[in-house]
Amino acid sequence: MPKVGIRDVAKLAGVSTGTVSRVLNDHPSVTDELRARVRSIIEELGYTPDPSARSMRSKVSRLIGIIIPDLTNPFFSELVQSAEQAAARHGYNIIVMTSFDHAAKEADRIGQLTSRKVDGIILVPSNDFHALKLPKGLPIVIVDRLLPGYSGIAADHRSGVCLGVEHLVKLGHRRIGFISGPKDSVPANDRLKGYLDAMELVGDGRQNSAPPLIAEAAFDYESGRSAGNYLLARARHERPTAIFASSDQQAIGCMRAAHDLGIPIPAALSIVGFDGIPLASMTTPRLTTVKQPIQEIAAAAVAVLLSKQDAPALGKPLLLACEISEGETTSSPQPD
Amino acid sequence: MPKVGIRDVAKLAGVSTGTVSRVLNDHPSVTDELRARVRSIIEELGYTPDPSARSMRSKVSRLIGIIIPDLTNPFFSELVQSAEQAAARHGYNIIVMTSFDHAAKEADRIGQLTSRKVDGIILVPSNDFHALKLPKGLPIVIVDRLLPGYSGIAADHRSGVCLGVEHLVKLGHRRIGFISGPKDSVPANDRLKGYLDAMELVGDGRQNSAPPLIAEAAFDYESGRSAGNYLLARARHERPTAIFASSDQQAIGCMRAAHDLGIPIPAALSIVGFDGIPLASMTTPRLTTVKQPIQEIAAAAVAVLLSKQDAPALGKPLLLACEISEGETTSSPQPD
DNA sequence: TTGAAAGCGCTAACAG
DNA sequence: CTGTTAGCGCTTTCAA
Repeated sequence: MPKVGIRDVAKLAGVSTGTVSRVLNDHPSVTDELRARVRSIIEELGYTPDPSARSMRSKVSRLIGIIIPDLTNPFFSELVQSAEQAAARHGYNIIVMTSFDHAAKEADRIGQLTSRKVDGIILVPSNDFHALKLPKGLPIVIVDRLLPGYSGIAADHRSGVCLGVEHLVKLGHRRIGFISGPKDSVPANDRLKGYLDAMELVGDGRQNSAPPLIAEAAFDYESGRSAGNYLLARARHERPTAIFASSDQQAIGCMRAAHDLGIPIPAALSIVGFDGIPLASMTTPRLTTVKQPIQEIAAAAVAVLLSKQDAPALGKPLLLACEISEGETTSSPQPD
Repeated sequence: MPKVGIRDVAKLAGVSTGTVSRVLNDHPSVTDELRARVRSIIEELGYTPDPSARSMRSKVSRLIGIIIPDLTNPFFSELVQSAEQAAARHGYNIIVMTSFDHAAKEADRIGQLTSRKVDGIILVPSNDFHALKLPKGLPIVIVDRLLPGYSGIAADHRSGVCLGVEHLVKLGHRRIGFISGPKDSVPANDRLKGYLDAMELVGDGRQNSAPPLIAEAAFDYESGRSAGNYLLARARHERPTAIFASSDQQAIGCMRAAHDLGIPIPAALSIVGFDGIPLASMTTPRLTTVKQPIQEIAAAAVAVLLSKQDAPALGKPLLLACEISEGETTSSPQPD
C-alpha cells in the first residue's frame, strides 16, 4: 500500500494541494462545495496528514509536554490523565516526563521538549527548583506548585485548608493539630496559611506553654506517620482532638500512628486530609478530605496553552476552589 | 537569536551539511578528526537537530506511544513512569494515552500514534477489546493483558499467585478463599489458575457441600469489598481463614469488609494481595502482597521496541517472575 | 571519506 | 477563491 499523500487527494479531487491544505486547516476561504468534495476524498482514501511535515512547515506540532515530579503520586497521575483528555478534545497529544524532583533533570527535559517543538509545556516544578530559565517564545504554564514571580494555575490551597479546618471547628474541635508540608514548598506554605487563617478565628485553645500543634513533614505516608506520632504522643489534655494533614498520604500515615497508639478514629481523634485522591476512599475508616479540582486545573492549563496567550510571566495565578469530601474520620470531640 | 541550524554548524566547521548529519547519526565513515571538530562546534553553538525535519526524512521519530486503560490505576502509572525512564535512557520520549477500557477509543488512539509516526507502541489492551487490527509495519508490544494469539510481555501471574497461596499454605492455612478478577480478562484467568495450581497440592480443606471459596469481582476496591463480604459472611467453620485477592485494591476492599464484620486481621483472617503498588504499604496493617516486576516489564517492552524486532506476532509471551512482599496481614491461622 | 543536490510531505506566500 | 511555487531542516543517494 503506497502511502497516500496530499497530492493523491488533490489529484482525485481535481484541485491543487494548496486547496487540500486549506481544507485540512479549516481555512475559511474555501467554497463549501469544494470543501465537501475534498473531505469526502480524504475520507475515502483514509488520508491522514503527516504531522512531521506539518510541524516542519507550520511550526505547530499539536504536542503538549507535561513535566511532573513523580507519576507514582496519585495527584499527579490524575493531573496527567485529565490533561490528556483535555488535550485530546483539541486534537493534541501529550508527552509525559518525570523530573523526580531533580532540577537538572527538569532543565534537561524542558530542553528536550523545546527542541521537539511542542506547542506548550505544563510544568509542575521540582522542589529543589531554583532558577527557572524558561525558553521564551514557548508557552509554559506552571501548575500546582506556583512559583513566586510566575503566574500559573493551582487549587486554592489556602482557602481549601481553611474550609477543612473550619469543618473541624464546626464539629466542636478547638485543639486542632496540623501536619504541614516541607517549608520550602509554596503550596505547603499556602496550606499552612489556611490553617492559621482558620485557627485565628477560634483561638487554638491551648496554654501558651503547651507544645505546638504544628508538625512539619514531607508529603508522604511515612512522614505523616512520624508527624502523627509526634503530635499524639502527649498527655490527653494537651493532645489535639483533631488533626489536619496537608496531604492524604500524610493523613493516612497519621491514621496509622493513631492506630498504633490505641487512639480510636474518629471517637478520640478526627482526621482530615488534603488532595482527594482515590486512595482516600479506600481507607478504613474512609478519610474525610479536602478535594482539589484536578480536572479543572488540567483543563485550564491546556486551555491557556491552546489559546496561545502564553501565561503572562508576572500575572496573577488562577486559583480554583477546593471542596470538602466527607468520610468517616471526623466527628465531634469526646468530652475530656 | 536566529535559530541555529545544520548549515550554521557545517559552515563554521568548514564541512558540508552531509558530514554534520553523518556525525549526528554516528555514521562510521567519518574521520575521527572531523567528527571531533564537528562535535565541538555543535557544542559551542548549542545546536539541537529539529526532530520534525529529522523524522520527515528518516522515518524515525524517537517517540514511543503507550496506551493504557487508566492512568489512575497505580499499576499503570508506575508502568508508564518506568517506560518513560527506560525510553529516556535511549533518547526516546513517550506519548501517553488513556483508552478507558473503550475499544473504539483505543483504536482511534492507535491510529493517532500511527500517523504520528511513533517508532513503536506499548499497548495494554482494553478489556472489551476484541479484534485488534494492528497497523503492520509498526512495532507494537502487548503488555500485561496478554492476548491469546499475540505475544507480549507480562508478569508471570500464574506462578506469582501460586507463590502467594503457597505462602499461606506454609503458614498452615487450608481454607483459602480467592477473589478473582473479571472472567473475560486473561490475566485474571492466569491468576485463577495459579490459585488452583496451589490448592490442588493441598486440597481445599472444605466439605464438598460447602459454598465455594472463589468470588468473582472486578479489580477495584468496592468489588473487593463485596467479594470479601460474600466470602466472609458465613459460619466460622466454613469461613476461609485466609483470602488471596487478585489485586491490591481488592485486598484492601476485603480488609474493609473484614473490619466491618469484626474479623481481626491477621488474627482471624490472613489476606494477601497482588500487584505490589505503593498503596499496599500504606494500609493498616500493611498488606502482604505479590509484587509484579513493573520496572522490568516496562524496560523489556521498550527494549523490544528499540531493537526493531517487532514482537513476533505469534511468538511466546515473555513472562517475568513476581516476588512476595511480606506485610502484616498474614499469620498462622487460629485453631478453630 | 566527503560534497553536492535532490527531495521527504506539507504550508504559506504570491499571483491570478 | 484557487493554483503555483518555494522552501521548512534534515538525510541520503550519487559522484568525486
